[in-house]
Amino acid sequence: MGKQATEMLKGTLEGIVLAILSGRSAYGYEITAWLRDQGFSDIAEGTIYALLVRVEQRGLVDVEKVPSEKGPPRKVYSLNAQGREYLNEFWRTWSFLAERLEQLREGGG
Amino acid sequence: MGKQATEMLKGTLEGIVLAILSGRSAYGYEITAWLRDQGFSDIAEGTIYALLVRVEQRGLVDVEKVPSEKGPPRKVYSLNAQGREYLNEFWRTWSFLAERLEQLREGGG
DNA sequence: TACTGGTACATAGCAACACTGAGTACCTGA
DNA sequence: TCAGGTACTCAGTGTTGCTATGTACCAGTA
Repeated sequence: MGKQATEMLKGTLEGIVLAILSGRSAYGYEITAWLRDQGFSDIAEGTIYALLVRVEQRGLVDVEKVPSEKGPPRKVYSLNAQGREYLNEFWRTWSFLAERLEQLREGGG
Repeated sequence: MGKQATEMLKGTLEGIVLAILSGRSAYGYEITAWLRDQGFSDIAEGTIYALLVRVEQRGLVDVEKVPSEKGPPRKVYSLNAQGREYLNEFWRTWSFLAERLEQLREGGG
């Protein structure tokens, strides 16, 4: 992934994280590791933590502190009702964008 | 399109405009009008002009000033070789992102 | 004991980008 | 003369992801 990805991730990364949380609860370190596993090799740890703070402040997720066997306590996030609504809106916006881009790619402009 | 679109467009809008230019030459006002026609209702004129200045400075497009019958002269942009290369890279990054998101949407996380 | 390394989170400063809002300039038609 | 469509420009703002650094907990090992 190159420099273009950095800008393209803006706005999208938030949706990605919320989509992950829609399937199961997770904590920051876990999400970062999962993303890297999926090929998002350049995603910085700090980015995910900052993102999680933002979505928490907006009331899209619930948080629970859970002790870990291997280090400091984990902050486990789960998507709440408001977050699900926001995620639906995200998918609508994404679909719109993806459709337009697919048309552009096929039509060549 | 809501507020989420603003952030999601970052990085993507550039690819969209370059994709348009890969099919045919165009000028700013025309591109803005076309995008609005395609449903990108909130895209500000200033945004497109600023974007065009950026891609020009990076050497991705060639510019030609053409007189208009209806107003000030048009700055007609066309994609050059370097721009095509950059656009290919854009499509690769986009494909990567789109695949991951499609998986997430289906899998639910 | 001291040190390394994995786990887990936090944050200040930076760069890039889209938006807002205002402005300039050309031309036509009422 | 003035409104309105065409066409481009630019300063200032907010959001976002990245960089770099720091804190803290724990296990294994030399």
